[in-house]
Amino acid sequence: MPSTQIIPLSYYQQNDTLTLAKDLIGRRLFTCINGKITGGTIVETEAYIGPLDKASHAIDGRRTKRTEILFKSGGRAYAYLIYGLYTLFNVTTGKKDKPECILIRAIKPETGIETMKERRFGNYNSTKKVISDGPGRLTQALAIDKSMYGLPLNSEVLWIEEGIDLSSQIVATPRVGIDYAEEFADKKWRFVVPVPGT
DNA sequence: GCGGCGATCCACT
DNA sequence: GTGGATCGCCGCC
Repeated sequence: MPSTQIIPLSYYQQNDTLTLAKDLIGRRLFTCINGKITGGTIVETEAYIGPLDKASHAIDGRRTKRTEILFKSGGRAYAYLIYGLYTLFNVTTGKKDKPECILIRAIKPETGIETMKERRFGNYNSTKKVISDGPGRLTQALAIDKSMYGLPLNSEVLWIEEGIDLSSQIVATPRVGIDYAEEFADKKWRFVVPVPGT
């Protein structure tokens, strides 16, 4: 359905990843699975800047089957399983051989809300719970899983549109769940817009 | 309201 | 064999 609003892959390959992590706030992420379009506005991101970043899977240039996609040019999906339960969704960034990416941690649900509720809670009674606030919840709501590993972000099933400017509301904080990353645990590489109802 | 913990997979040591 | 870029539930304050 998309059209001119889709962000071209070249966008992800320029600038630096910290700038892009902030710039992605306010843009709109969509999936189309089995004919059902779901999506919303990105309100929380985190930057992972390998090989220096001790929180990155590509620390020290670590290159494995899992991280391989990070070494290609930016604009693709890096989806992987964590804790044996949840899929986390990242956008790869930068040029070839620059293993950088941005974790998408939350969206404000806007399109296909009923479908997202079904995926998260089943067919009943879900009024109190958040839909896509948190990286594991987000992938469940949008039905993103490891099969999307490597998909370009302008594809028929997964894409990002231009969205709106929320830059004045962005707060920078330390990233979540990476206490082990020593000096990198304190870097304010998480960007979030405080919004209710995600 | 908040802290602790179990669930459950797989890439990497 | 280990431990994680998490979540939701349960128990207690």
